[in-house]
Amino acid sequence: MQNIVAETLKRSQLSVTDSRKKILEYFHHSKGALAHADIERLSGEQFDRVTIYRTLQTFVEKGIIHSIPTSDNSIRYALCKDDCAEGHHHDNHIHFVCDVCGTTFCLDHVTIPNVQLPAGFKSKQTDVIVSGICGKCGNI
Amino acid sequence: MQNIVAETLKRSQLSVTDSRKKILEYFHHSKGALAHADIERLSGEQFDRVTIYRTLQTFVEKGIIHSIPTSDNSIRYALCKDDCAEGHHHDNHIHFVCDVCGTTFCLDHVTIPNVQLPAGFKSKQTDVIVSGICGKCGNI
DNA sequence: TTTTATTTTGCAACTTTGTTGCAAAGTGCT
DNA sequence: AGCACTTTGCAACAAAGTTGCAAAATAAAA
Ligand SMILES: [Mn+2]
Ligand SMILES: [Mn+2]
Ligand SMILES: [Zn+2]
Ligand SMILES: [Zn+2]
Repeated sequence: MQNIVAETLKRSQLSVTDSRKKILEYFHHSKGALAHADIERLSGEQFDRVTIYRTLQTFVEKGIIHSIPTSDNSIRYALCKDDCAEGHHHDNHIHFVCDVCGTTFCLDHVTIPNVQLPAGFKSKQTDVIVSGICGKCGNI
Repeated sequence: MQNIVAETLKRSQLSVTDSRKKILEYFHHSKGALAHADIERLSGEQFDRVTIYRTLQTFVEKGIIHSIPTSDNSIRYALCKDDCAEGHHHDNHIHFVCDVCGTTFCLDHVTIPNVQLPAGFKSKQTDVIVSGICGKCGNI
């Protein structure tokens, strides 16, 4: 795990620092997406709030994580797949937010539906956020 | 216009006040969705910031406007259709954000695609936000 | 390994955004 | 007009995010 994390950073031409390693590990260990507040909670007093902001921003720019829009106006982040690179994301998947446990999942194997836009409108990106009950919470 | 605005408020059992009338008019006059900041700008020093927050919240609760999640983490609001009521929204339409002019449109006549979720997942709501170039900005 | 150059971090100070309690003003009703 | 009730504006606060800069850490060079 230490290895894959350090290698990801190097591949993105980022210096390998404690905060970056730790924050990236949080993403690898987490089932769902993480918000700034989650990381702050997970890391305790270990890093400054500002460092977390800057690290997340850097990771997004480098194509290591992507941000997920949610209806409650709190940005969450999740790991990108390998085909994302600096300044160029290819995260063509939908997101599912569980109303019960609050987890945000990236559903990589669900194809994004093709929406029919009015004449003259050109689509560049389609974000789909489905909310409901996830697999675990439904089986309780 | 004054009439339709006042009647909407009365139908929702809201007292008709200057701020509510004015803010509701902004929505009727606007092509796209409005954020809190837009209304603050439009109204100048006319109302307190807090009043705008509370008015938007009340309008959402009463089913007069609905909120639209955006990827830049700024909530925008747009008028609901007639079938929304207190505590119960029926805004089954997709949203389009123009990358050029920034306008957020409600596309009422585009049907929401049915996404195929993994086994065990149950969908309650589907938000679709398409971004790209709108009709006007494409024809320049 | 030590030195040097570059990058990153933490701190402080600040801005922006959103919330809450409460008295004053406004609205609806008789 | 008078009264009950709701809404507004203000102030004070809390939370979220940004910026500049010196100190610390990392990477590259010697
Ligand atoms: Mn994702
Ligand atoms: Mn809409
Ligand atoms: Zn769940
Ligand atoms: Zn446009």
